[in-house]
Order: sequence, then structure tokens, then C-alpha cells
Amino acid sequence: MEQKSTQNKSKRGGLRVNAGRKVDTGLFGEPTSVIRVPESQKGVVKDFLSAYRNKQLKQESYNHLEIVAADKSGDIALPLFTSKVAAGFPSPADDHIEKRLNPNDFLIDQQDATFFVTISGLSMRDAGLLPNDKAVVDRSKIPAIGDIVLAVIDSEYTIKMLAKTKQNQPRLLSANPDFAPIEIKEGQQFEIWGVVTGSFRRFK
Amino acid sequence: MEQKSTQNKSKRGGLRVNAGRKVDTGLFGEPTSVIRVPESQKGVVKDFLSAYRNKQLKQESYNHLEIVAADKSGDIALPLFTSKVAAGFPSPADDHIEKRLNPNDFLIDQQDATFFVTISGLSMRDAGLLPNDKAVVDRSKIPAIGDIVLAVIDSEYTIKMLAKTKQNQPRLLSANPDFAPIEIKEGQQFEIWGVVTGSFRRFK
DNA sequence: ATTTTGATTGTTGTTACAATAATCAAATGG
DNA sequence: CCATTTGATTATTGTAACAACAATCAAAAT
Repeated sequence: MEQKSTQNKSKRGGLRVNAGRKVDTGLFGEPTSVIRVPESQKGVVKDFLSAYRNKQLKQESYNHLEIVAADKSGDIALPLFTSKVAAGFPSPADDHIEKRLNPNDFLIDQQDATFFVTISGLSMRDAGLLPNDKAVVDRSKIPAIGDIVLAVIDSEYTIKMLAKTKQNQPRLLSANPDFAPIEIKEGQQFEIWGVVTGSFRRFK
Repeated sequence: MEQKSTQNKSKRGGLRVNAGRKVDTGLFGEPTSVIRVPESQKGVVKDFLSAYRNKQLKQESYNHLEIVAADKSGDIALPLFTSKVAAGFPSPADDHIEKRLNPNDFLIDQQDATFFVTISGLSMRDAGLLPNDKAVVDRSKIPAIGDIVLAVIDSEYTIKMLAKTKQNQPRLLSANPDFAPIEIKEGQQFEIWGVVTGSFRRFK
């Protein structure tokens, strides 16, 4: 392998006095250091850090979280294309329009039991719920194991997947390995506020 | 220093089969791991961790003692949560809901230029677009670098993020490391059919 | 029966390291 | 001569490793 002396590689390169990555060009624009955190809080800390990064980028403050009631007025049904192929699908000329779709109808079953909540944090990332997405919460649905729910634990609201322990106690799972499951212990206030039946977002 | 053979130390000790510190006897009662944080936020994270520790302690006394009911009110302030960003957000009492949101208004700008497409495949997974999601495609928007677009390459349709090469040729990026970028070569038919301005889905 | 002591094993803050990323300028190619 | 390629250089970043510390055990000593 060695060919130090007989190398005939190209003669590019050589000393670069001022080369190299510049300082503070990392994610945070400042030096970092490591810190030890309990396994179960890893996700929380990471969430905080990514929010901190965003805050640095755009001077915006953290999005204020609030529950918003659903308004289903207006009646627009727009074309929906079919696509069954993974990489591509045939030209959506007008004859490929399968049907028309009204997002309001698609998303909302019981208008007066439906609310929207803005997602914050990455704890449901792998379920496709990203920060700033709107989650559709239906209070009239009966929660089942496996559902994504809006739960209240000691008056803290959180969106998690509903599961149960072997002792049939509620257990809330994140969709992100950085976040530990939450077990509801005796004496804790716990309520399932509603079932997350859908979500929507804007990209642009 | 060595005195292996001539040692006349006391004869205490010897094998201790079950000796040693017990697991999870540390500060947090659970395993820990290290994480890298920006220097300036080290204190914030440490504050959070010590508050978390207190909270754990308190929780414990709740479960085992019955005389602590008095200080239930004094909830520990978790610095990380003050910005409502990470794990929970404040209780939205039902009568505090003033705003209403109409998904159609939120998602659709130009009614007659908007179409829906059903996502298939995982190539845009990390952008939060999962199979069966509905993408909102607006044909009236002008595509910009960084936008998610519905593109047509040799009459195959695909949803990707728009980028460009150094030669200013279009380049389509997936939001999933398993998928390679697509470069548009000379002679290929290429068109940006519309800009993906949003998406929505149902969970249940 | 209590205390001392060495062995044992987990925690914890820090350092080290390898993989990646960013940047520079010489060499190359048109 | 100018844009691109290439290797060198330097910083970031997640993780592994380490050493000092802490907790626990039981044999030996008191």
C-alpha cells in the first residue's frame, strides 16, 4: 500500500497557510461542550437546542401554543390526482383526475368537537408530526390503544401515542427514540383530551 | 512498589460476588449519556436538569408519603419549559378559545390553480411527507430554490426539493438519505409542474 | 455485634477520537 | 486567463474511553 517515495500522484496541494474551516461555523455559531443528561430527558434537551438554533436563525420567538376551534365553512372541492407509483406517476392531465377533494371534509368529522393545536418539539417526528404542523384533535372520538392523542398530565398538555402497560396503566409513547415513554403513576392527574385524527401544514 | 510476593497486608477482603454499587443509584436514578450543547446554554440545561431532579424527588415523596399534600401548588419551574417549546404547553381552558381556523383557507391560496396529490414512497420522509399524505400543489406559485415541487422528468412525475448544481442546472433532492439526488441532464424533458405549498393527512 | 478494610462495580465529568464538513490555494484544463 | 479540481488544512460533532469518585458488599478484625 505504501508508496511514499515512489508516489506519482498529481502535484496539487501543498501547504495552505490559511486554509481550514473557520471557527464558530457550526450549528450554533459558538463553541460547544458535552454534558451528561439522563436518558429520558435526552429528547427534551435536544428539542430545546433545536428551538434555540431556530431562534438564533430567525429572530422569531417560540411559537405560542394554543388550541384553536375548527371552522369548516366554505365549500371547495379541488382535483385529486391518483398516484400509485413510487418514483413517478403518469401525467396528470385532466383525465387523470380521480376525484375532487375538500380538505375540510377530509379532515373534519365533527366540527364542534374539533380543535387544532400547533405542534412544537420533535417528540412525534417519526409519525410525521413536525414543529409548526397543525394537529386536528377530535374530542368526540373514543381513544383506543395505538391512537395519537392529546393528553393532559398534571395540567401539562402533550401529544403522544396511547399505549398501556402490562398492568393496564396508561403509557404514552413518543415517535422519536430520543424521548422516553411516559408512564402515568398513581396520584398523577391524567386525562385524554382528544384524539388526533389528522394534521396539516404549509410549506410555503 | 511491587510487593506481590512479600506482601504482609492484612488478610481482609477477597472475592465479593455481589458487591459493588447498584445500578441507577446516581443523581437521576436512571442511565445517562452525554450530549453536546452550545457553551452559552450549558447553564440553562444544567438548571433544567437540577429542576428535573427536584421534580423526581417530589414525585417520589408523593407516592410514598401521604403528608405532603400541602406543597402541591408550588410547582417547580423548569427553565426549559418557560418558552413553551419543549415537552408541554400551558393548559388551554376551554373557554379561552377565541380564534378559529379554517383548514381550507389555511391551505389554499389560489383555488383554481390548486391540486392535490397522494404521496407514495418514503423519498420525502424527513420533510414530513409520508405515504398516503395529500400534498397541496399550487401551479400559480413561482418555484424557488429550496421549495418542494412537483416536477416532471421525461413524463414521470415526482415530488422533490428543488436545488441547483454549480452549473445552474436543476437538481432534485430527496428528504431521505436513502435516495440519491436527481440531476437533470441535457436532453431530458424537465418541467416544474407546481409548487407543493402544504400537505395534510388523516391518522384515524 | 460492630467496625474496619479491601474488593467490586456503577456514576460522572472530561478528554480523545474518528467521521464529517468547511475552507483555502496550488495545480490543472479549457 | 479564468473556472474547476484536488489535496491540505482546520473546525465541528456524536460517541467511546478514561480516571476519579461513590456506593456497596462481606471477610477480617476488634
